[in-house]
Order: sequence, then structure tokens, then C-alpha cells
Amino acid sequence: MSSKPYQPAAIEAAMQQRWRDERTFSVTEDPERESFYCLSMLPYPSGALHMGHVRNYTIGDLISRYQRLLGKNVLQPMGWDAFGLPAENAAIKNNTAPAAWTYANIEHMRGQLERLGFAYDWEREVTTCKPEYYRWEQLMFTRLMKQGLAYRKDSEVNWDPVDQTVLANEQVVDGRGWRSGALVERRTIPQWFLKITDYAEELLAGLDELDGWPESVKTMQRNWIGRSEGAEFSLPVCDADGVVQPDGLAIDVFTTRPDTAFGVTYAVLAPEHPLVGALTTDDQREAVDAFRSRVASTSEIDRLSDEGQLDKRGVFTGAYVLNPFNQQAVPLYLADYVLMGYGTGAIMAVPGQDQRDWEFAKAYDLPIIRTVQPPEDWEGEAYTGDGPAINSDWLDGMDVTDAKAKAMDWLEEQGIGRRTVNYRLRDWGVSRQRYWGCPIPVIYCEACGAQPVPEEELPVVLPEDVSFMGVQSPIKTDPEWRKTTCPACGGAAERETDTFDTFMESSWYYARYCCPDAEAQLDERANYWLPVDQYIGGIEHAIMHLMYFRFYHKLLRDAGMVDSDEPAKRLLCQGMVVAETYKIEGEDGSTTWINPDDVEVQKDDKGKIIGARLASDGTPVTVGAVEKMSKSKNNGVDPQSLVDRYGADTVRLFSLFAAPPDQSLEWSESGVEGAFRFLKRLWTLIDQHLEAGEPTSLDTQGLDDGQREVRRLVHDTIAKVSDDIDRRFTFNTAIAALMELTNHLARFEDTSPQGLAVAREGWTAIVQLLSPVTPHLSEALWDRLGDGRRLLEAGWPEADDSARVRQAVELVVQVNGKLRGRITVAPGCDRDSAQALALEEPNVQRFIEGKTVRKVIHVPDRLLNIVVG
RNA sequence: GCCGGAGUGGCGGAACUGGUAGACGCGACGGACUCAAAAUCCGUUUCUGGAAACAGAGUGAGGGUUCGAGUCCCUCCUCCGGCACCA
Repeated sequence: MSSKPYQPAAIEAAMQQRWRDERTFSVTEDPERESFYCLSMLPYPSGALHMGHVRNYTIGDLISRYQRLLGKNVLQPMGWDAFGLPAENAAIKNNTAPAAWTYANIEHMRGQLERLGFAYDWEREVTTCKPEYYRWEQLMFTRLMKQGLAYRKDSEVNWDPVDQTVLANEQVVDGRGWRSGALVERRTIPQWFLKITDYAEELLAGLDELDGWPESVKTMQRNWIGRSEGAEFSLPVCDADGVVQPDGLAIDVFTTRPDTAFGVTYAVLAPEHPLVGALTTDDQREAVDAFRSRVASTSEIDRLSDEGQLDKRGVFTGAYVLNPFNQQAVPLYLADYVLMGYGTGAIMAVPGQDQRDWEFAKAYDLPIIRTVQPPEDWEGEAYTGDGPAINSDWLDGMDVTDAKAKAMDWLEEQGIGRRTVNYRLRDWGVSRQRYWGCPIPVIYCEACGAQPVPEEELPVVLPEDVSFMGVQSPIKTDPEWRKTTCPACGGAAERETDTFDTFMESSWYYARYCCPDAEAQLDERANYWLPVDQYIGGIEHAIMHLMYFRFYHKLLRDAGMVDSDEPAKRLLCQGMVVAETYKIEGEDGSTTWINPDDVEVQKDDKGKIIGARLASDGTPVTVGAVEKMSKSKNNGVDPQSLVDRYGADTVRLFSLFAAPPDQSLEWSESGVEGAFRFLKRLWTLIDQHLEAGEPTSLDTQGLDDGQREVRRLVHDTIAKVSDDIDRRFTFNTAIAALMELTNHLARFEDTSPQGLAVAREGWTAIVQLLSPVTPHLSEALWDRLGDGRRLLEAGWPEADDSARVRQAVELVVQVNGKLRGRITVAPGCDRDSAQALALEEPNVQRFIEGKTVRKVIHVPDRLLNIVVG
């Protein structure tokens, strides 16, 4: 009989206490040992852990514990991305200071992480809102200013005219301020930028070396950088007859298709282009101004989206420019699809070869000239493929590549243009007009201009004990805080009151964990750990965070602080955690979202969901879509209550088992119960095994067929689980394999001494292989099954290949590709013997009877396909 | 709009290099135990036909390549992530 049922709360508390007492997860740099740095994206301390955190950190902990069992010196740190907008919102709502709210959240969430049993080295904890952290990024910024890598320029922000404040994009809903409801304006203010474009080429090339990164992320980053080769050249402004004034204006355009220049039928300026005012004719000025103000209040995404209002997407300026290739005058338009931030902010339009130009030309009744011959059966509109040039004078007949080269040669010979490379990537704007962020360490002097705060005066400390009203940043409204003296001339001066983008903190925290107490941004310990061996985080960070993170590493390298070129070798992007939504739709059209916890689901006799109602009073509830867990849809599930009910090991097991890590994970209460059931069962089965008697030492040569078969399953499972964790990152299938082996061992009732020895080997392997997933349960069972060492010191089990040899294999027999039978053969059985055996099968005979065997395909140890006709 | 990803039983998912579609888990159904329920254990479970053996169909839709396609190619649909001030 079982001595004690599975009691996760007691086991987990005891194991966590042991790890704390023994400082199990504190690490030091040891050059004698191979290091492994496993990093999960640090959380924003929003108040409580959500399922996305649990999923992320469970994956990280699994990898960390696995690598540790392989014998590596594993660093797994944790910290807090503590600056950000939500603290300001919470401060307004609760009338607290953002700092106090943030620190309280950190305390609570740290406790939650500890309760989940993650193997963090808490002695390296980093909190980004503390001056001892952000002082170093201020120092780095002042150095970048001196190098010219940080610079100031005018840039647009969302301005709320009622609240008199800058709004984040997230705070603009349908063009209005989320609090005031006022129509948001675009306002231009000077802001600080980092020259990430100087690193565009290296950021692009570096992707080719990142073998451990998902292809999708690398592709997105390549497209984001958006390198394109082309030509820049000038179109002189002329009158409608093509007459150019000497010393008149010209517009510069960038094109990747100079070979199509004979097909230019109009040109376009971005609405914000500085020459618009000078070029617009009087009769068009009213229309142009109206168009510009409408575009100015439209977000960039809306500008690029096709809203089906093509006739409102542009306006004629009244001006003409001269195409230097054919001396033709073409009209100059403004259009919302041309952005000032890309290329020169002006394009030559070739509707025959560009679909957006084609649509614009159709809408505005502009001529279309094809300059590349489309294929015979071409049914599309603009043709962007290859083909001989036509209607292009001295380019006619050339293919696209040759024509491009010749057109660019010609531009350079004529001295009117040149070859250039353009990037879609823009410099990183780091200024935010908000309080709860790292102060930008700059002093403005009327006489000396913008000055970096001298190194010995850093950090510029953000006051934390403030009353925060939300309309304005306290350091902007306080007349005293900004008062200072100019470091250059000593005269009265003012501090910058903007703060950094919070991506600034999350761009270098990984390096600070290596040396959290260093009296510099980093010290030599960084190179022991870096680059990160495994980085884990959400796919939503595929572009921005991961680009800034790579960029900042190169800044650290160029400052001599790290040796490597890239911050992380392997990257795993986990999917979202989603859940079913439930709602009650009121008669007035209102929608009330109901939490899954409060809903009873009704099913038909096949288990298909046919309805739902409130658990409390039976009110019918509509089943909505499966969506990302969120407050707005009220479909979030609190991990804390799950840990309380089932224990950390069950929550960890479910979040790894329910889906592969890179796919979205659908929350399921009954799935969690299934995970809990498995752990209870495993506990009981191992208990029963221990009660069944002491095994002798295993005699691998003296096993009977049943014992040998079980041992083969054990070692196949060891090999599969190792491969799934190490190479494939498919933790769900690793767990499935362990469940399968558990089922086999449960059915193996051989209590002979050798039988018990085989079972002991199997149960021990399961406990070890499962330990990165369910560390508490595994360590508690290991204490009873193991060899006296700690589980974490005993290492990762290795598959014994000799145990995995099979006596016989099943071969699938197909006739014309359809399954018609199975035969059992010796491993490595040749084609002729397999065919002879297959032809004896009655069902195979039935399907080939009266037909001629035309071909036989044999895949050794797998399949035999007999093709008849 | 642009870039990236996904779509397989009632549900989550498996099928790794083009070779048995549905591992494992959930749910459902049947049974054992129980006064009963819970828990636990055993069995069945893609659909259609059939007592069964077995046959036919089947991986978002439509085409194609191949002895053989969930997997490769083309066209399309739907959903999700990102788009530079949410983190």
C-alpha cells in the first residue's frame, strides 16, 4: 500500500528551502568550467505574474536545469524592467508615486517567482529604475554624444491639446487622446536619437551568423533594416512645356529601378517635404494645404493602408519636373504613400512597373508607359518581373539587371546622379516626454548649447518621492529640479527633462547580470558569461527589442567592454498564452466579458461544446473566440491560484506539455488537472515500486525478453527526451515520451530481482528526465531512489545504445501507395526477402491479383511499396 | 497596406529528412470499486459502411510534382504577431 499521497505544497516548500539553505543556484565565474548563460526576457513589474511570464520562465528554467545536469556552470538571472508607462497610469489611478507602486509590485512578483521554484541566482538581481543601474546607461549616452552617435533633431509626437501632454501611440484611440478624448495633433519637437543606421550593414550581415536564431526572426529583421541598392538623382523643376529656369530648384529622388526611368509619368513628394511650399502654385495651394493637414493627423500605418479612397490619397502641386532621361516634363504630386523618412522623401513614379504607382495613376488619370515587356499571358497590372526593356531608347532590349547598371552608369557620367544604398531602418529615437524613466543626462546652456552631464556628476537621479498627477511629468513642472550650471562655461543652465525610451534599459541588462556590482558599466566577468547561450522571450519582440539589444551589444563592444559581436547565440521565441472568451451581450448592445473561471460549459454526447452559462445563476453565456489573455477580454487566468491549488510542478508541467514552445498555448483547466493526475500517478507508482522490494544490481546480459523490451523502451526514451530538449526544443513531445514510458512501466509487473532492477532503472530515469520540468517532485523522489548524491549533482542520464538494439521491425506494405498489410522482418532485411514475405500476405495478394508488378520501392526497416498496373 | 507565422479528430496537439495520419493528454462513452459521490483503476473513441476481417473518405480551399504529399510547388481564404512612443 502507498505510504503517503502526493502533497505538492509540502514537497515544494521543503525543496525550495533546501535550495535557499544550500545556495544551490548562486554561481561564480570559474574559468575551469564551461559556462552556460540562460536568459529569459525580464518582466515589467505590472503587479502580478501572468501566464505568459510563467510560460517564458518555465522554458528558461527547464533549459537551465538541463544544462546544469550536463555539468555546465549555469547562470540564470532575473530582474525587473521597472520603468514604464503603466506605473504612471497606476499612480494616477491609486494616487501613489510610480516608484512606490513599482517597488511593491517587485516584492510581490519576486515571491511568486520563488514559489514557482525557478533556479535563479537572486544575488544578481537587477532593477532598472535604480540609479546604480541607470547611471551606467547615462554614462554610455554621454560618451555616445561625444562620439556623435547620439544627436538631436526635430521629430513628430502625438500632442493632446487638452491635457497639454505628449501621448504614446497606445494612448491614441481612433485619433483621440484616451483620457481627454481630444483630437490628437502632430507636433514637432527636438528629440535625441542614437545612430543605429551607422550599424545597419553590420546588423544585417550579423544575421547570417546567427545559426541559433529562428529564420522568421532573422527574415523580419532583414526586412526591417530593408537594405536596397539603387540610384539617387535630380529632377529639375520646369514649366509644363519642360522649360527649366537656370539655377532653379530640383528634387532629388531615390529609386531601385533606374532602368524604368523612361516610364516616369509623374513624380511625388512626401507631404512633409521641405520643398512643398516653394513648389506649390498659387491655384493649387489651398488643395495642397488641406491635403497636408489631413495627412499630418493620420498615423503612419493608416497612411500605408489601402483604405479604398484612392482619389483622396494625393494632390497635384501645380509644378512640373523634367525627367533627365527623355527631357519630358511630368507633373509633381504629393501622395500619402511617400514617406519623408525613407530615401529622399521623393520618388519618380513608374506606374507600368510599380503597383502602387499604377493604382495612383489610374485614380488620377495619369499616363502609363510600360518599359519592361511582360510575358505573353500577363494578366496583372504593374509588371515587376524581369524581361527586355521597351520604350526606353538606348536601354531597349536589355534585361533588368543590365539596364539598371547602364542607367546608373549614365547618371554618373552625366553628373546628375549616383549609385546609393538606402535602408528602411531609421535612427532610434530615445527621448520620451514622461516622468517614470531614466533622465537623459544633458544640460542646455544658452551660450554653449547641449552639453553632456560630466561623468563625475552622474547619475542624474530621478526623484522618486513625488506626487504624480499624470498631466505633466513632475520633473518638468518642478522649476528647481532642472536648474543647474553649464559644465562648459559655468553659467546658469537647465537640465533635459525628457527621459529615455525604456528599450534603453532592456538593451543591456543581460550584460549587467554578469557583474551586477561592478563599479563600471561592465567588468571582465562579462566576457566569461557572454554571449548569452540561450535567450528566451515572446515573439512580439522579434524586431524592436531584439534589434536594439543587438545594436547595444555592438556599442558595448566598440567601447571595449565585451569581446563578442552578437549578444545571444540561440534564441527561442515562445508563443502567446490564449484562452477562450465568454460574453453576455446586453440588449443595449453592450458586452460583458465573463472570466472562464465563472463559466460552466455544456457539451453534447461527443464532447463538443454546445453552450455555456454562468456557474452562479445559470445565465446563458456566448462562447467567443480564443484570444490572447488580456484584461479587456477578462479571459486571464491567475497563475497564483493554480499554484495554490495544484502546486508549481503541475503548472510547469502543463505549460510545457500543452503546446510546443513557439506556438500559442491554449489555457485549459482540465489540461492542468490532467498534468496533476499524471504527477499523482507517478508518485504512487514509484511508491509502489519502492514497496515491492529491493532490486539486485542490473545484469544487462541476463535479461529475459520482457525485461529486455522494457529496458529498450527506457533507453529509447532517454535518447528521445535528450534530443527533444537539446536539439528540437519540443518539450511537449519529451513529456509525452515520459508519459508513455510511465504507462509501460506501470504495466510491467515483473517483481523478480532482475525485473525490479529493470524497473528501478526506468523509474530513476523518468525522475531525472522530468526534473527540469518538475524539479520539486523529482528531487523528492530522487532522495528515495538515488545514489545518495543530490539530484542536481548526479547528472543527466545517458542512453545505452546496446540496450536499444531491436530484434525485429515492422515493415509497412503498400500497393500503389495504399496501406495493405504489415510484415515483421529482421532489422536490415533486404528488398527481395521483404518482397517475398509481402507477397505471401493474403490482403496484398488480393490487390495485385491479375495485375503486373511494375516497380517495387523499398525503404529499409520502414516500408515496401508494390506498384502494379 | 507591408513583413513574419499558423490552419490536422469533439479539444490541445503528434507525425523530426517526402514513406503507417491522429503519439501523448483532455473530453466523451462503457465497465470495476463504493450505500452513494469524489478519487482511483480497466476498456472504447477520426468519419462512413460492416458483427468482424476489411473497405471507402480524410490534414483550411482549389490545382500541380511524385511510386507515395499534412510535409514540396502555384493560386486563394481565414486567424494571429510586428509596423519604430505599450512592454
